[in-house]
Amino acid sequence: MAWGRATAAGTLPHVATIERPTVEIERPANPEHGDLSSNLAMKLARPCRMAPLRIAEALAAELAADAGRPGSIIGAVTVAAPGFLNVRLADVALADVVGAVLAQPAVWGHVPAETPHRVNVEFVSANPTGPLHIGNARGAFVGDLLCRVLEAAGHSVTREYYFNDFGAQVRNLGASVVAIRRGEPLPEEAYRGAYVGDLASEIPDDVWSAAEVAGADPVMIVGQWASERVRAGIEASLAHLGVRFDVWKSEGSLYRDGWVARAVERLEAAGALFQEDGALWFRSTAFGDDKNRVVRKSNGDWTYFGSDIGYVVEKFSRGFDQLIYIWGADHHGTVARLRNAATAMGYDREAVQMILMAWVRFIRDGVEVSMSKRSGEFITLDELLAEIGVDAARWFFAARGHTSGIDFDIELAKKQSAENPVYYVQYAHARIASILRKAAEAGLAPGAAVGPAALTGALTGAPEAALVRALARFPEIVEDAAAAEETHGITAFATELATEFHAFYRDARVVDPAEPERSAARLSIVRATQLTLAGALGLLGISAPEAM
RNA sequence: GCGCCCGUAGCUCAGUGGAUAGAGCAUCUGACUUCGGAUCAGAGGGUCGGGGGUUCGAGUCCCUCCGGGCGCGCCA
Repeated sequence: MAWGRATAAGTLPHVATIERPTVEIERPANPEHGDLSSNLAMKLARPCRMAPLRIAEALAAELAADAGRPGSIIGAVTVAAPGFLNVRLADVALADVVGAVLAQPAVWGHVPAETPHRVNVEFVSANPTGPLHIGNARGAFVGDLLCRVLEAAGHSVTREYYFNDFGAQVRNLGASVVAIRRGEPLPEEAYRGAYVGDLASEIPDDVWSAAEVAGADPVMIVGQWASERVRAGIEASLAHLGVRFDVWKSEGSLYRDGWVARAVERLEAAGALFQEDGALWFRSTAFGDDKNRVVRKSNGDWTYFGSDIGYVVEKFSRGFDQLIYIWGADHHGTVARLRNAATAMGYDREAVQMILMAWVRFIRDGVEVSMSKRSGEFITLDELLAEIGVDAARWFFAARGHTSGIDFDIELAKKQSAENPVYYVQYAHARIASILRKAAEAGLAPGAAVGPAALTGALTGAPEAALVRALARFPEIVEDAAAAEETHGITAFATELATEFHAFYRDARVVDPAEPERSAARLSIVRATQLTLAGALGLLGISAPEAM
């Protein structure tokens, strides 16, 4: 706007549309540079053939005129070398933020999406052949955190768990359980964890008698029972983490319900399939893959890839417009083929997205802990959570990007969980709760009796302004997190806000019966801070305690 | 060999092409007898793996080399 007026007024030369840079506004790292800043003048220097500093001054003059008008959110405008345009927000704008938080706490931090999506997020998806172990932890947390952020950003999200309920692994589990039940030696490929013995002793009578009927397939019957039993255990473990799935999808159902056949039809119609050596192949190289991929083996069995393409069709048939897969780094070889198949079937390639997580190496006493279900040497997720706690574990994974490998030293994590920054944030929340209780005893309360004028007055003091400036960033933090599909921005924000609050607490007496008006204003700000902390913690699935 | 990811403070990690590269932990020095000291104030600690390039500006983009992880089955 200011740019347009400056051009119209002749202070800036006209710039051809094609040369116009996009207007970028960002939040400066250094608070002395104001609340918002723009590099527009530097971008305009070349097309305008003017020194960036002079352009910035022209734009600043126009913005300063705005600042004079009543109700303007612009407080002050300054120019800094080599041509930054810095804007400080007016107190009124900050008071509005506090008012908005207090008026509608439930929606604070929820930002409407420009185009809301129906998103399917599939994660964990460990086969139910044993309890979840700590190697599954990252996927569970990263997936759930992503879902929470997407929901806050206005999208509708379905959490989905995909599991194999037939085939070799289930037979294997069945064979292991049957062997123990019968007191026979374990087969070569058996699962050997203690849970297998537990399963053997828990087989219900009706299942066991069905398995022993002449001509029955005891391994499959017991395997399917055991697999469902294990799956239910996994569901319970995830519930302890605060992760709840909307859909549990069995791989077998994709065949029974014809989804794989439909996928093959689509690929056939697109001319993307061919026969060779008795197998059915997808021509993935036509889409840039380095080799073609088998869909159905020469022995007639479908590959995992076959299941995967059927699943894509099934998911889109439910009306999703975005599919997100949370996979381990070892799956990156399968990304291209699945996206290629989706493209070939006529879906938008960009709507099929994989998030690959780097590996977590678990270390105990300097030695990497093996994670083999076959050998039974693994640490379960339940055991880990019992040691370090859900809040600390959630924070640990939320605060890190998923692209970096992590060495997770179990002893160190136990020791450090006591120093986890999550407690710093929770402490700030609890401390505010305590202040509000004290205020209530003194007959003081936030909000109600305080008009915008009182708030504005309070904000002219430095401690209030700094705190409100900090909490006002929350919606933009959520927006950024959703766009980046990362949550460490939220942990960083929560830590900064807690720091800002502790500084405020040091400098500003909140509960002071001698000054009821100022107390009420400060209580409003403190209450808004508490709601913001609770909102940020809630986004991470972490509790916000009233007392610690 | 080819492909993807990673390399930032002693440690664990942030850092959508912008201003003096940040935070927590660890280390060191301090703090008001009033609202919770799980707090606060301050200090030390960096050739952003090396080298080129792109531009007003590079930890960020491009090339290359070094180091690490992971993949390259009609396995699951």
